[in-house]
Amino acid sequence: MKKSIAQRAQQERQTIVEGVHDQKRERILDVARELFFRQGFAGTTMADIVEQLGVTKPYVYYYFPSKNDLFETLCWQASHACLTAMHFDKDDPRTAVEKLHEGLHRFAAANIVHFKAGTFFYRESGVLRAPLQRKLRTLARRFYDELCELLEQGRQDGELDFDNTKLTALAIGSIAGFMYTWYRPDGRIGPEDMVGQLQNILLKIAGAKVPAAKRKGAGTKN
Amino acid sequence: MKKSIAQRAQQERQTIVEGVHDQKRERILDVARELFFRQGFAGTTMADIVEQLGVTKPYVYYYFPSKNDLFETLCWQASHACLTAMHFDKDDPRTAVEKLHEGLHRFAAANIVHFKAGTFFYRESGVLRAPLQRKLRTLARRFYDELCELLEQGRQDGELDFDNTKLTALAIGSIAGFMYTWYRPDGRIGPEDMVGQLQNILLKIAGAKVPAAKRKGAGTKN
DNA sequence: CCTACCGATCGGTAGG
DNA sequence: CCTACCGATCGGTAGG
Repeated sequence: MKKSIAQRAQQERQTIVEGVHDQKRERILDVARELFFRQGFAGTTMADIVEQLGVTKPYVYYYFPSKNDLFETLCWQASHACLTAMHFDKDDPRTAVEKLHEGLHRFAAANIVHFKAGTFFYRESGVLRAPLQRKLRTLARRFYDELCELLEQGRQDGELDFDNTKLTALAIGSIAGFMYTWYRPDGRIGPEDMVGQLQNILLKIAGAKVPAAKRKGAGTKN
Repeated sequence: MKKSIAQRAQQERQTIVEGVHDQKRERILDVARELFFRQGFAGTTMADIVEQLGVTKPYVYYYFPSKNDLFETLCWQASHACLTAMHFDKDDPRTAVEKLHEGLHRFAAANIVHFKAGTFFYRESGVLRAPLQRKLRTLARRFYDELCELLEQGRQDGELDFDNTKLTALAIGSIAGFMYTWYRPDGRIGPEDMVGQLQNILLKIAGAKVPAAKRKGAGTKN
């Protein structure tokens, strides 16, 4: 059944309204992310957020039921992106090291993109309510399980060299997790470059053989 | 001039009083450290602390002028211990790599001992007032400067292998700095063991040649 | 060193 | 009568 012109126009208006709604929601999230990042959850008041936005509190409360939900939304978005980086299809035909290469690249990239909200989970897990905390802990456990599995398989293949598996995985996670203290997008090393450099350091912790082509000055040294 | 018996006794009483004073102060710091670690600065109320201590608020305020001072005392103790680990005398005769070995061991050990308050500086720098923030930033800068110098000298000596110096130093700092999220003293790996394992990972990031004697299964491999 | 409080500021919501 | 808001103020609680 064909839609009438009136119906189409109505639907279009609806889409625009939804777009505006989402835009306003996103702007709130942007401001909140920045403030929570700089001042922490408890150190940021709703008054701070609405002041920065140039709106009133009910404006924000129309889009989010509470300060806590605002924080949890940001936390989930970022942590989900970072912690699913090491996930691969069961029937992915590649070797463990090939998958590790791609996984660590995705992990580094996700942490660069989400470096502000990416560590809310670690820094302020006390703020998160039990359900989200459980979901995130499950996600984190799976991330480390998958990473550990790739590490051990790669070592069996003779492609990796490290001592304690769990500790190696934690060291890899630590570098990404602590990045928020020093990485800035407008710093000396740009985001794209940083992803590659981080990936290399993470691979080094796993004791991966660095491809000759990727070595600095390879072939021209002495 | 000899002290009278009365003077000696007075001095002794004074010493005991000071000892008790310090003990009470330490107990407050212990409880506060634990709570700040678990709940963050703003998430911890003075009521939480006094309840845990079984005292009243004025009791704590007799020993510390403010909640902020309590936090800053803990922060300074821990960060100072961790960030001076890479300091050596100007006329220390050892090679850069020898110093790096010891420095990273000290750094790992300090971070293990102070793992609770060691990251207050990074996690909640917004809480610290300007003077302490400056002192700590200076300390951190010197730590990284000294670390970078050792790294570059070691590389020149042909003993180390890494790409970007600053990023390598930051990666080393990151592992220690993020440790608080996963290290627990009663975990599978004990404190002494953990220091050695951490040190090895940090040396690996710097691209140090691992002494054959330290390699797992060295000499018996194949 | 406690009981009893204070000025201020918090997250969240009322009516229109 | 709906939505998307505003000015004003709520009940509770923070540090001191």
